[in-house]
Amino acid sequence: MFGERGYVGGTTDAIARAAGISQAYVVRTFGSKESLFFAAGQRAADHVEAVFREVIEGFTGDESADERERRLGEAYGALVADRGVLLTLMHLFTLGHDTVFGPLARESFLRIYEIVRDDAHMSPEAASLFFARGMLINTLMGLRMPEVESDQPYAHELMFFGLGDKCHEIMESGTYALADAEAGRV
Amino acid sequence: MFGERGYVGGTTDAIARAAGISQAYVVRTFGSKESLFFAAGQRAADHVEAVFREVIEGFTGDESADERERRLGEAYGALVADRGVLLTLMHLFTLGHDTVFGPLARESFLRIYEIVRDDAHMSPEAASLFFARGMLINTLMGLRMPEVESDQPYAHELMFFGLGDKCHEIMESGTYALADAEAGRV
DNA sequence: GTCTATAGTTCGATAGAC
DNA sequence: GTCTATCGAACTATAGAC
Repeated sequence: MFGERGYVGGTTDAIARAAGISQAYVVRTFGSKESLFFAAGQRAADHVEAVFREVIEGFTGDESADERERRLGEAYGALVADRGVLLTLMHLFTLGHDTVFGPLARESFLRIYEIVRDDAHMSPEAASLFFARGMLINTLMGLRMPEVESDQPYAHELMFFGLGDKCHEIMESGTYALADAEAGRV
Repeated sequence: MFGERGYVGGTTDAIARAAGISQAYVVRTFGSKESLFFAAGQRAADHVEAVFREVIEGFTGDESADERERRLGEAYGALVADRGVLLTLMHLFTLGHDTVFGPLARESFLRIYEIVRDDAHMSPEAASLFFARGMLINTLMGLRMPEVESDQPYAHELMFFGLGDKCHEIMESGTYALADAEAGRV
């Protein structure tokens, strides 16, 4: 829900309805909406971190730089299937001005960047380009570009260069159904 | 204000205070908050489009592909000085699910992409990479990464590869002061 | 652990004066 | 054109029952 509507727009009522519980219980369980979003942001960043660490642990040490980047990119593409993770992070990354979420947002972003730089041993050029592609993918998800892709040649082109030749497979594996079904306004 | 807080978070009251007018007058002038954000999103996209068109009109026709990309990138870097434009667009791009703002968001994004592809004659690879870098810059703005950049070597690295050797000059030319001063919560 | 009911606040929009 | 005042809806959080 936060991935779809952001922090302010993701009401505890909509979250409760999606979870099939009462609004009061959502607040009571997490203490406040702020704590809930903080936990959701942390969880999303932890998930991306874990996925990257798993890929890196699979390295033998004699992969080329291109091969390391390819494998991390493939893992990121797989994350697209769960829209919520990447879109929640994207919303967190717009909260740099916030005294509570700003520090979490910057720490989360830099923590993952450090893993790519230090553990995956990617060069500054390669790492920044890797993150740039990731942010483009996030943006295309937020735009729901995959849904209109068939009508727009350039939309397809962007998805293709973001996700490679598996873009159709990846896109069709994910869905926004939960957020759509439970939210008032589609 | 919308660039800082997004559509839902940017209240008409905060907008009114920043503009030095009454909340009722904001709503009355634009009809509704929805119309106001729609106009703000259109204006931001129009501005980016106009900046790119101006750069392209300056082409003589015998620039290299790298040179065309360099000049467009420089123009985008200059846009960073006015945080509001790029951050408002970034928030618009998270509203793909919305029946009103979703079409506007996709049209705005693709309109600018078409200009880069067709008028600036950039290849699919170069254009998608150019947009990827742009989305990374937007994200770093949203994170307010420039403000902590001096403490974090990797934050500096990201800014540098996003904006080039002019990153300090560009960053210092912009400010979030307006949104900070007028909004309740900093 | 989970609910209903509701208090208290904030927000967008309207009414009406000047 | 612009304001003050205010209404009704939506939202977070709390109280209290089971």
